[in-house]
Amino acid sequence: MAITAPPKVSFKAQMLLAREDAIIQAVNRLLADKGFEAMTVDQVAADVGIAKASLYKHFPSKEDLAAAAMVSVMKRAQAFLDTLPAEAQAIDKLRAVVKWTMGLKLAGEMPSLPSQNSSLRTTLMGNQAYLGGLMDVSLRLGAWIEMAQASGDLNPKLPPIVVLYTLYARACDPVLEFLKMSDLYSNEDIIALVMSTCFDGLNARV
Amino acid sequence: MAITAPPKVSFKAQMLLAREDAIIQAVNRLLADKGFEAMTVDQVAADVGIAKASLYKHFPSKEDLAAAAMVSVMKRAQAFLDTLPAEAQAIDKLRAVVKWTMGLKLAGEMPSLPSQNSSLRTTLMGNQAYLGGLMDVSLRLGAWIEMAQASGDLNPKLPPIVVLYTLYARACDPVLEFLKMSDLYSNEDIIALVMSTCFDGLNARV
DNA sequence: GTCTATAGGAGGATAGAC
DNA sequence: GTCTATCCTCCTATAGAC
Repeated sequence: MAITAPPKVSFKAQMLLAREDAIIQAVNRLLADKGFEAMTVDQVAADVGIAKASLYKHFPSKEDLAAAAMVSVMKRAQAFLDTLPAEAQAIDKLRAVVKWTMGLKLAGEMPSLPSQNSSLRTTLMGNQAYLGGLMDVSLRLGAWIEMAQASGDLNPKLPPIVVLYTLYARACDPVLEFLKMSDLYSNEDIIALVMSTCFDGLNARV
Repeated sequence: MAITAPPKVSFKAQMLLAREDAIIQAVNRLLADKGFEAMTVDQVAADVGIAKASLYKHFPSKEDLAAAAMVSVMKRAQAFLDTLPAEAQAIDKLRAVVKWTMGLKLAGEMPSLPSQNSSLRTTLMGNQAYLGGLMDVSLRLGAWIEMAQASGDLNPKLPPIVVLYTLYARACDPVLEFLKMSDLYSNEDIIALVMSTCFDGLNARV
């Protein structure tokens, strides 16, 4: 391909991408709402407004549907990381990411996957787009974690991997759902409370 | 029943109870290993070593099987609470409970339920034994939480319900599994690390 | 690429003999 | 109460016309 055609994106191709985007959004909603196993392909098709067989022309399996949704949120996360000012303190960037993640979950836009091994894990572990995104995000967060530890903001005794996992876990923290169900607090209150328990801990600070 | 027969427990009845206990243990293991939706009744039957139809003579549905397992762990939790010395500090009792819970999870004995609404939630919400146990545990933990806040151990600004949910959430914390999978730490190390992030938080303490 | 219709199979639950 | 054999529903995935 020494000479390539101009990158013309035909109207048809745009429609295709738009449809795939609609599919991914529907999958994302359903995954956030019911989880992978309870989500059925029929529901996805009905939600998008196309026939189930048409879905399988776009994605070869239910697992690939979910994987596409995961790639999508990973891209959103990367885009969010890009918006954070480079000159900001590492700890502030980390806090912003966690807040953003919890906001996504409270808004019903954070897909929830089975934590146990399953067919989905296999598909996900073979998805380069997902793995690449996850790796990129982890490396950037990891660097900020070490910077925040060096500057005395984060506890330097905690292995960075533990901090990273603890931050990731806020994306599927049942405390968020329970507090939301209790109807005692607004979403902002819930985020503030969980931010406090996460970063400050449960113990009193002297 | 003014005059009751002596509480003789026949041999047959003991065998029955023993079998039901074996069923519950198998369910417990499978729930901890794969979760409710991925657990199949056939696996339970195979694990116990009886026919599936026999299972349904003991428990009317898959949901009731899981509910029985939940009642069982709730009873274990109540029994553990009973072992804590009454004169101990509230904060120490809370810490002991969380450690015990995480040990159970790392040992593969903590059943994991779908966090989303499902048929299981409905069954569980109609199970008086489960609800009663949950209420009892919550009240006892709630009292300790308020005591620990009053004595300056726990952050008094956190609503007790938030503390309670945060402690409960350690029973299904994915950080435990991830750290275990990473094979970097022993179970004791993992518990110590998560205890630290839970009670001390991620921030450095001055 | 979209549809209708259906194959194929997994899994929860039950019938009926013993 | 335990078994074998079976029912029946739901769901993933595909065939084949247009």
